[in-house]
Formats: sequence, C-alpha cells, structure tokens
Amino acid sequence: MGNQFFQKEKRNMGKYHFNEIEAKWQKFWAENQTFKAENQSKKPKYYVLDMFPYPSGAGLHVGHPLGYIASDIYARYKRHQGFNVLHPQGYDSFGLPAEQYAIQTGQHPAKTTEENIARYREQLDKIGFSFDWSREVRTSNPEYYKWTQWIFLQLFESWYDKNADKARSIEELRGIFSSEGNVHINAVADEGVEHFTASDWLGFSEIKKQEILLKYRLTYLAETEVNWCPQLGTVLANDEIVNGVSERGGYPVVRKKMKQWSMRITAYAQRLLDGLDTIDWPQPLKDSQTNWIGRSKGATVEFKIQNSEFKIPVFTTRPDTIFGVSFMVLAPEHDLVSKITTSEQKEAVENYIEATAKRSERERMADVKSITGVFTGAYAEHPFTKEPLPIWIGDYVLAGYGTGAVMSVPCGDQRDYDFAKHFNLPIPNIFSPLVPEGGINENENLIETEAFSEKTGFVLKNSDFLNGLNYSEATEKIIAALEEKGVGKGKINYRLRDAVFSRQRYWGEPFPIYYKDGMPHAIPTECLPLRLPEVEKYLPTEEGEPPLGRATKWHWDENKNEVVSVPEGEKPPSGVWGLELNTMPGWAGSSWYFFRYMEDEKRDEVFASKEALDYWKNVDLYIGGSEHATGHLLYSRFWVKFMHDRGLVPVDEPFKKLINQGMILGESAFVYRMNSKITISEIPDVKKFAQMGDEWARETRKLIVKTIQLKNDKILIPLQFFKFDEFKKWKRSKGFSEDEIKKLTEKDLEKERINSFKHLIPKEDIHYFDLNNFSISYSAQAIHTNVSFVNSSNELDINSFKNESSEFKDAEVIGINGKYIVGREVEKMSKSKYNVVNPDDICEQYGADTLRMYEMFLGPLEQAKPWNTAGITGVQGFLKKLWKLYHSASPALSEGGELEFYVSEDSASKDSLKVLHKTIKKVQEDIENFSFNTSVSSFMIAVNELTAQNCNSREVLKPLTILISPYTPHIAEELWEKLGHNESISTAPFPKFEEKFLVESSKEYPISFNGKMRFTLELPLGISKEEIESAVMAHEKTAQYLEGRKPKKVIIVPGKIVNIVG
RNA sequence: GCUCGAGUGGCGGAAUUGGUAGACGCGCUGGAUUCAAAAUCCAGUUCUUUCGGGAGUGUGGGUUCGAUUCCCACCUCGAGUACCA
Repeated sequence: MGNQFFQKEKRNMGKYHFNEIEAKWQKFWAENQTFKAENQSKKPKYYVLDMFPYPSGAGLHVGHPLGYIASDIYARYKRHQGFNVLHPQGYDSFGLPAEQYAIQTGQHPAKTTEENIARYREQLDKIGFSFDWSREVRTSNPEYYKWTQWIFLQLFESWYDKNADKARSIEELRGIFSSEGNVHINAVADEGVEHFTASDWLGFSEIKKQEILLKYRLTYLAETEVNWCPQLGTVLANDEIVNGVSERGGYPVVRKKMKQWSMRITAYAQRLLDGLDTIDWPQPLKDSQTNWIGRSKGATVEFKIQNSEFKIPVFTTRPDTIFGVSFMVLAPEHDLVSKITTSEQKEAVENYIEATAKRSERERMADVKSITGVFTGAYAEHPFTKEPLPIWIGDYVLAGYGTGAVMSVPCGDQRDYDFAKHFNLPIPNIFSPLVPEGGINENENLIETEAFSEKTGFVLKNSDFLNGLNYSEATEKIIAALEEKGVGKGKINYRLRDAVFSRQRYWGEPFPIYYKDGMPHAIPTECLPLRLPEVEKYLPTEEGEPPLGRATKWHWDENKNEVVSVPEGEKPPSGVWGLELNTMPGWAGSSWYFFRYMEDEKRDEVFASKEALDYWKNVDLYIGGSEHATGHLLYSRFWVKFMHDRGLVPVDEPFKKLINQGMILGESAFVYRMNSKITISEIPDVKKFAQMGDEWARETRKLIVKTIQLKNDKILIPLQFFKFDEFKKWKRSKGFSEDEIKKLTEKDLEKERINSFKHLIPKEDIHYFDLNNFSISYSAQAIHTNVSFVNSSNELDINSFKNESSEFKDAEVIGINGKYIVGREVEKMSKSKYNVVNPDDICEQYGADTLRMYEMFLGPLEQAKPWNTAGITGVQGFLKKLWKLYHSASPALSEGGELEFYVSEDSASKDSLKVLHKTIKKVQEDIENFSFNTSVSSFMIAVNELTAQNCNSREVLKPLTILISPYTPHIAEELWEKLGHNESISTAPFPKFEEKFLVESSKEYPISFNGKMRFTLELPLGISKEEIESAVMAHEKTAQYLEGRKPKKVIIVPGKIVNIVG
C-alpha cells in the first residue's frame, strides 16, 4: 500500500499544479511591482481602464471579472508590443448600499466599505490581473474627494460664454459686468435674468451680486422640480430612475420642488453631441447618448393672449404647419395658467390641476392613452391670421420640455389630433397629398382618421403665403417671416436637462460650501478637503434635513478658516456660518477618476500634474457595461470638456475607445414543491359543463368530495413529473418508441406521479387515488435552489440540499431511481436566485488561468451569455495538454516514467513552424479586434496539432509561451522560467508573424456543381485556369455528377473554388 | 409605439472582401486502460435516407455561377427609450 502511494506521488512531480504555480507568480508580481507604470518613459504610452467598480457586500461573481480579464489581456498584449501600459484599478466607494446598511446596523459606512474593498481585492488578486495597485484610488478617501470638491469649486467659479463656446472664470464675468453690465453678454444662464448696466452692477449690494452670479455659475443653486424618493429619503437624477421607480431598491418616485445644486450640463449639449463623432464607441451607446440629449430643430413662436399683457412662447419642430393651429395647450404646472384663467373656468381648472398633481409620474407614464384636459376660458391670437385660439391645459404637455406649452396642430400631430377629437375642437387641414405622377391631389383628405405627421409627400394648402410649398421650403420661409415680424425665431431645443447634483444622504462628498446671508460661498481651496463629519445616526433629522444636519460640528468660521461647532439653539457668532447639508451624488467622484490614476507622486499637490496629464492624455481603451450610457459616461464627458475649457486637462474627451462587455448570466436551478393538500372531486360531466357557461366554476366546487392532507407537508416532485415535455423525454430515455410516446397523455403522467407519493397518503384515503373514479387536483410550484447542490448532469445532491437549507430539512424528495433532476433556466446572476458562481471557487478548483481563458472562450465579449461551469473542463484539459507539450516522460508514462520539463534545441519541422505562424497571425488579429473567444480556439488547435506532430522544439515553444501569456499569465511565467529566463515574461517582445512559413504549394480545391460542394481535389497552386479546368473535367467524379450533361459554364477562382454549372 | 442589436446542431459558439456551413469546446454514444473509479487516450456525433443520395443557417421572396454573409418584406427574442411638441 505504502509503495503504491509513493509511486503515485512520484508520478505527479511533473504535473501541472496550477494552485502552486499561480500563488507563486502572484507573489512574484506583487513583490517585484512588475506592472508598475512609469510616468517617464521612452516607450509609447497606452492606457487601459476598467469601469470603476462599486465594492458591494456580495463580492464578485464570475460575471464581474469578464471585462477585467479582457482589458488585462489587452494590457498584457500591449506590454509585449513594447508599450508603457497604465492599467490601474480602484473603487467608487461612496454610495447608497453602504449607507442603507449603516442605517440598518448602525455601522459606519466607512467600516463596511473598507471590509468590502478588502474582500474585492482578495478576489481580484486571485485572478492574476496586471493592475498597477500603487495608483489605487477610492472616492471616499479624503485625499481623493479633496479634489472632487476642488473641481466642484472650479465649476462654481465658472460660467459658459456662448460666443467663445467655452467655460470661463467668474472673475472675468465680474469684469464684464463692471464694464458693460450684462446687456451684451451671451451666456448660458437661468431663465429671466434681469438686465443691468455697469453702473447698476457697481451699485448692487454684495448679496445682490452673488444672487446674480449664481444664475450664471456652471454649478448653481436653484429651486427645481426634482425626483424625490421618499423611501430612500433623497432626490434622484433622471438616469437613476427606471420605469418610474428608483434604480436601486425599486421605490416610487414623486415630483417635488426643492432647492438643489444643479450642473449646467445643458450648456454642453451640442458639444457632447458633436464629440461623439470623434470617439470610437459602440454605435448603440452613441445612439442612446444622442437620444438622451435629444436635439430637435425648429422655432420658437410667441402667441399673444387676447385682452392680456401676457404672451405664450412655444417651441415647435414644425413651424411650417403654423396655419394648421386651432388651439393652444399649456402644461398644468405652467406659470401662466393661474394668470389667464377666466373666472367661469377657474374652478374646473383648479380641480384639474389638483387631480393631475396627485398622479405620480409612474401613473402618468402608465396611463398615456387617456386624454384629459380643461379649457382656461382664455384665447390666444394667431400671429398671422389673428384668429382667436382657445387656450387649454392638458397633461400631455410636459412642463419640463421646451416652454411647457404647445401650439396644437391637430392635422399634423397625433396627440393634438386625439386631443381635438376628444374635446371636439376643430381640425383644419393644411395638407395636399402629392400623387406619384408628380401632381397634387386636392381632393383626397389625408387626415380623416389620424394626423398626417410625415415630412414628405405633401404640399401645404390653406396656409396663406406658404401655400404650395413643401416642408423644407415652408420651414425656411416661415422662420424668416417670424423673425421679420419679431414673433419668433429658429431654435434648437434639447431634451437634456441640467443635472441635479444634491443628494440628501450621508455617504458622499460634502459640498465645500457655507451659507452667508442665505447666499452660497465657497470655502477657500487651500482648506480642502472638507471632511465628512461624524453623525450619530445616518437618517434625516426630525425637521427633515439631510443626515449632515445631525452633525454637531458643522459650521464654517470665516476668520479662522476652519470647521467649528455651534451649540444647538445658539446663534452662531459673527463670521461663523452653517455649512451645506447635502452631499454630492455618486457620479461626482467617478467623473474624473481616470485623471487621478495618471498621477503617482504629486497627489498631495494637484489632482494630477501637468506632466502626467500631458503624457497619458486620455484613456485609450475603456471596458465596461452599457448600463452607464446616460449616467457616468455622459457626466464624465461633460466634466472633461469643462476641465478642458478651463485649461485643467489637455484633452476634451475622456475615453477614446470604449467596449461594452456583455453580461454573464446564471443558470438557475429549480426544485418543484407540491402542495400537500390534495383535492378529490367527482369526475365532471364534460358535456354538461360545456353548456353551462359562466356557472361552471361554482358547479365544480360542488363536486369536491374531500381534501386530503398528505403525511409530509414538504414534498418535492421531480422535473419529469412537473412538466409533460420532460415526462415524455424521460419515457423516451427509458426506451419507449415514438409511437408509444405519442400516445402518452397527462393522465399517464398523473398516474406515475400519484404512484411516486403513494407512501405519503393516509391509509384510509388511499381508495380516492383512482383516476378512473375521481378527479385529483393539486398545485406545484418551482422554487429556486442553490446551484451548488446540483452537479453537471442536473442531479440534486439530496443530502446537502436537506442539510444546508433549513426549510427543507424534513422534506420528502421524490426522486427517480434515487436521483432528483432539477429544472434549469437562464437568468441574471444574483444572490436571490441562488445561481451565483464565485470566481474564488473556480480558481481553487480549476485555476485562475483556466477561469480567465474559459471566460473568454464563452463567446464574444459584447454578448450576453450563460455561465455553465461544466464546460470549463475543456479549457482545463487544454492547459494540461499545453503543459505536456513542454514535458516528456522517459521511459513512457505508461511504463512508470515521470514527466519532466523537456524542450529540444533542434530546429522545428516545417509543419510546426506553419502551425506557430498561423497561430501568431490569428491571435494577433483577434486581440486587435477584441475577438478573444476565437483566439482561444486557435490556441487549442495549435496545441492539438503540435502534440500530434510531437513538436518539442524551443524554436516553436518559446514564442508560443509569449503568445499565450496575456490569456494565461501564470502558466506562461512558469514555462518561461523553465525555458531558462530570470525575468518576467510580461515584457518579452511579441512573436513576429512571418508570411513565408504559410506559403503553400498546392490547394485542396472544393469542386461544386451548381453551387453545391461535391468533392475536393488537390491541385498545385501555380497552374492556370485552363489547366485547373482540364484537371477537374478529367476527374472521374466530375463525369459522375454531370450524368452525361454538358456543363454550361465552369467558374474557376484560382486558389479558392471551382464551380461547374450545368 | 420608436431606436438599436440578435436569430446557425442537444448546448456555448466558428465561418477574411459572397467561395468546402457547423471550426473549437461542452454534452452524448461506443471502445481502450483500470479490481473499480477518477484521470487519460481513440472513434463517432446537423437532420433525413431505400445508404445512391436528399434537405439544411428564424420565415417568404430577390440579386448571383455561388448567399449564414448583399437587397426587400415578415416573424420571434433581447436591450434602450417612452406623451419631447
């Protein structure tokens, strides 16, 4: 016995021990700082970045590292190509989940965040990433958020000059105000800023000046209608709301007016749009930003209100249809509503406003079809015809878009049409359809049943000076007319709103702002960071203030320039003012973090030094999920453009190339629980029931004979007894013929099922279980079970299932032949679905190299795909084969020989070199196209072929090691060392592809007949078309396929194909 | 509804500018080795067939000597968006 054991151990010496190898190299890389990037280098730079992870308490599952593995392969590849690669990692560590957890447990979010990060790091380290950890950042770190606050203050001290089309400093704006007032200024600012002259400005009080400046600042304080989420106790940005409920938690969201910090991102709408043309991003991502920004071209038109000083400005994309206007509609929230409503209509209008305000955003969205509205009693005047137009209010008009009012053209807009139909308003027609022959059909009515909203196929009629014109001609003419009359002008409108920047939360960056006489003032930048204060509870105060309202030390002393405490109830001494109580949103810290990684030494002095910024410029490759399309990816672009304007960074786009990785889905496992209460009924008379109609439900209840409680109340039936399809499959596997399968009915399934739980039926009731005399009904439901209890053949490990899930300790698991087969379904990976696969476990069992390669092998990077642990053995088998290629046993393994590293110095065979170069070419192309799945296949092919060729030549194996090292770095390092190198493989030059090894002298031609390949024929490559043709025609099989016919045509593409037609 | 993306064996997926459909891997079947298992190795595996073939890349049509690839129409699934005037 002992001897046998020894033998086995001895035999294992040269085996592929991935756990040891991987631990060894991970340690080596950490100790030698192998992947530390240099800020001064002769090498060209390359910056590879993963989207900022939020360190959640659940840790990583196998879906998370997918993008990291892809970017790591690319980073390693670039190092082999001679680049100085920056490949950093860090944590977006402020955020809601840690705070929610803090509210529940009282634990400081900093503590849980710290723990979560430690766990993340541990998991990441096991996968062997080539991160430069010396540059790690955490957004919740004061040394980091110091600079987030600093950038906020830069925004606070800036305004947007439309003439220069860039942001400029507030100091310059003050200068302009002092010299010429604001009359000539062309700035992005709040609506309705009063006009003043230079002398006015100089006469204003400081408070008044601040009030005016606030209307120009790029981050400003304003009373805005926000999305308030009562359950989360905070406001949410538009992109944080999904289907009318909060993205995190799914809580309802209501609209509420609050004083909030906002970011004037709208100033950048056009540049954000234009910038998309300069970056290499996936088209769907660009499309969703384009839609989000929502540029539309049209005109503003002012409508005078009759017998009133007021005017209604509207925005329209179809100014050409102005002669089709038959009424006006205002949003219920519109300021003018209360001012113009007539006394007769007052009550109706007020009732309507009250009713619509109650409806939540979600209801309003769900219920888009019902048409509601009410007449205000007032009339507007058509700017050209002077006709009176009744003014209505209706909630299909949104307060937040355009001017919150529309000119209704029922013949040209479906919503206006529906509104007009519903309230019996006139629908004048202004369209004459064009007929295909080039004429105009005056008689046909385009708008009998619906609005005509096309921009082509018509000319205008009943439109005064626009008659006979098409869309573009009319649009041009009407805008000119509007401008001449001074009642409107051409305008571009954006859907994009300014971004709300305040959150009523604790775990975020404090604003470096205090309030002096009600006006916000910046704390001096040299006093940053303004640290997050301690609070005893993470909830809002009783007065409804944000959690920072609980901080006892949260006032700013202007004289001492420090945070001081003011005892509760006391008036602050002079020069001491309250600090801002809101904190910044999650996207603050993530909008600039990519610049922080560039800096390594001067992080205390600057957010990033000029040298670092000039060297690294922007991110060359950014990999992450598409869910950030309208959040992080838009805000980052905005901040970068702003920072560029103010000369803080040299680039105006953060991410040159971006790739979206697809989600890895989980395969959930289900067990099927049968209700233990079984209802026995008489068999119904089918004919009688068919005649009964609605009464049948009541009648069936009368048929119930008895309800039987089985002996166990937790009964699991197998998949085969849950779904009829599976039942049939099972029968088929038991050797039933197709005919027999066809004859199977639900009744057969029921019989088997009843049989399977017969032992649980109380003895006295057993006679009821006869399908010939009774109808038996019960229910069963699918329940998620932990995938770790299930093996690759979908069998449930019944013992661990019972032991580890307390709910089913005493369950009766009904198997078939002692096996219980679970149901499977592909779903998102999540804790609640018990389908999470942990990368640590995979690394432990199969190794990190196998995990890395398998994740790539699953399919194209951008595509969503299900995870199936069973398939991983193929990749592991491959790595074992690869290992064996560098080892040999003498005597042969079967004769008790042991594996030893062996590489021959002899020159390689022609075939082996061909395999090598074919692989170099393919892998290089694949990496450059981010087609990692296909290069895994080519590695497998290469190793299969080299093994078949018994290749052990260094000439081939050395370059092969480098080739594969981006994918499986640990095994590559180990083999590299065994090949006799002392340095890490990570910067070894990538093998060079040489065409000469692939040159072929002959080609196996596929010979097709009418496009169908029939046989192949090997022919030399050098020969002419004629020679090919005669060789093919002379072939015996050709005659056979032609069956005596004469070919009509022979297509020959040398080096490709021969096709015979006839 | 609109915008975008995708439909190929039992499964994940390959297929250069239109040129041998199903590479590679999983699973399955059979075999070798083993007391046995694991591991390993070998062979087979789109469907159908009267073993000559025939059909086949969501469906229907078109262009072509030749279409998974290009064009038109439709169906299904997925993602985003949602009264945007």
